[in-house]
Amino acid sequence: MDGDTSGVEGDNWNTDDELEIDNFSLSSNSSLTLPNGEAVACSGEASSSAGSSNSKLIDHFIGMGFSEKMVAKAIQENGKENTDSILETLLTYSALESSPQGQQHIDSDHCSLECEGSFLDDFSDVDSFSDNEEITNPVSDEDEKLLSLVKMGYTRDEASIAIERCGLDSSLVELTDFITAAQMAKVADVHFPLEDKPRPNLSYKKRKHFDYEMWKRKKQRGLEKRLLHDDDDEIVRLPNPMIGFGVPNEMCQTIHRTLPEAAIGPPFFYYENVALAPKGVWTTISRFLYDVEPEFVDSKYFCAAARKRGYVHNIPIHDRYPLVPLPPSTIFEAFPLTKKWWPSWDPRTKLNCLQTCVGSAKLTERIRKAIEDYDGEPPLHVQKYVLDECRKWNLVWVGRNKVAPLEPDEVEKLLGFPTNHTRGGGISRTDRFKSLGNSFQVDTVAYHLSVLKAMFPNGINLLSLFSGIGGAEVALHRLGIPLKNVVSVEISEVNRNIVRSWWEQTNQRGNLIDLADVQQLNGDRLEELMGSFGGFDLIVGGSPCNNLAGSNRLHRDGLGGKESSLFYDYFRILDLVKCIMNKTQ
DNA sequence: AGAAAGATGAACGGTTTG
DNA sequence: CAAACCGTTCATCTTTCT
Repeated sequence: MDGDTSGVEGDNWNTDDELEIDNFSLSSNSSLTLPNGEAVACSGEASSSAGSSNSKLIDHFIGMGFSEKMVAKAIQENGKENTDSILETLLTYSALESSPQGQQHIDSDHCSLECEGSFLDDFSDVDSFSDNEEITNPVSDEDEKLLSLVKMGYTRDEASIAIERCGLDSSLVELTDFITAAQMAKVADVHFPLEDKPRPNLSYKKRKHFDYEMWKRKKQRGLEKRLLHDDDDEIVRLPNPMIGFGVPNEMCQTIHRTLPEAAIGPPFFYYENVALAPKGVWTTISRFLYDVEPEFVDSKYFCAAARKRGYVHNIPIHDRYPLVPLPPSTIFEAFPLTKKWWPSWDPRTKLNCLQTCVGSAKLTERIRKAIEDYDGEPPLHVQKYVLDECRKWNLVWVGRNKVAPLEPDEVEKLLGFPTNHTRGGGISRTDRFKSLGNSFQVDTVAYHLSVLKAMFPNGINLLSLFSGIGGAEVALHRLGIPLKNVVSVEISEVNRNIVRSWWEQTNQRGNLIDLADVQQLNGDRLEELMGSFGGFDLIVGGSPCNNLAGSNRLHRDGLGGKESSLFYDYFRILDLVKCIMNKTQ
């Protein structure tokens, strides 16, 4: 993993690499220009030409390193709404452009030909774009190199590590070589961390690596699977019933699965997000996470509330066992007092997904008014109104004609947390609902993690990203798996306090390190942390679902969304840890 | 008292799936 | 067609600070 470029991928990589490095060094004194000749200084603010509501979108993709013309074409073909398919289209364009033989392949086996030929004539400006790409205003020698690398799309961390390792007087070619080698040599199937939109500097060159990889996979999959017909590539299908590889007391269990080579640990990883994400999201997530097939599970098979989630992990799936005591499995078991008031025409036995907001008092009052005139048996249209509202807001019956939202401690119970886990410490009721609504269902996660107990009798070192209120930590603790060193990264101070408080109250023997921002967690810091206790055994994370969740009416923007794009940081960090751990072995 | 910060409530569709 | 969905934003009320 030193300066050697010999990639495991074979000729394509070498050729591509050299080509790019050559391009770069040749062009390293010009300035970055767009096809229209406009010079671009640093980040994001490219192209102000479009002027419409599209311009922000266009800027977004230009910031990712695509040419303006390509972006315009992709938007035209996909419509400006579907950013995911725009991205896919752009990736396809770039993949085609990056490999000479790509065109033929796509021609021969790509099913959707509607755009073929319409974009092949765009490559000239792509070339001019990438050829002219460069850096302006270097400062000191080290800064200059750092800046150059960052502009090429590498992270600051990657850049500084490379400078540190190769020495200050190494050439840019050597430095890029080092970084690419570090990332490629390890596993054939690993592609570059795609920094996505929060970092608008991702260069076209670097993107080409990534795209080519993406295209290759796509092609492979396409050959295997789809002889059917249509457009969208392998869309991940949700299982029905949603029991993943198996849940307790259910007949059909998957006994065995074969993980892709690149996915096999160490470390173990466990990623979570909402199952009902926009189309294509889980395909992307799975592709990034080493092509591991997601496990979709509804927590209604574990507790009295639904929670449809997808989990991508490389943890063995045999010999799982549930947490004891088993949580109540119906509303009546969970809240016996409701039985007395539950009308016969409300057929619910399970609650719907526990979300971040709860029904208001005014709503429960409207419902009371709507049914109090009828003696226990309202007309059907009133029943429907009440039931719809009850299902939407997860209301339960707490008195005659009286419904109410759950209390925070009741939500804690349903989700498998200790009572009052989120209470106190200056945390408001609203914030409790919010934190709980964003959390894991502990019994579900614990079931998946249970097989680790036998494998780590002395405990584990855990990296917990987007920890929230510590669902993973609580699950492991309840499984009786000792927590040796826990690095917990969570942006919300309130949540960090909750985890810290839980940590102290449960008399943990281990060491809890909490950090605020995943984006600040770089290679240096990771090496430092891992060096002190010898690497992580497990990396857990449920990245923000804000832009994926169905309840979001305003910004359901997919994985490219403001918060949900932090998924790429999960991948980045996971990949870094894998890299570091392979290196030190 | 008045400003500032915090908490609460209500209105706000659309995508995806069976 | 029904049913479900780890949500956002703004107005208003409440509490705290000066």
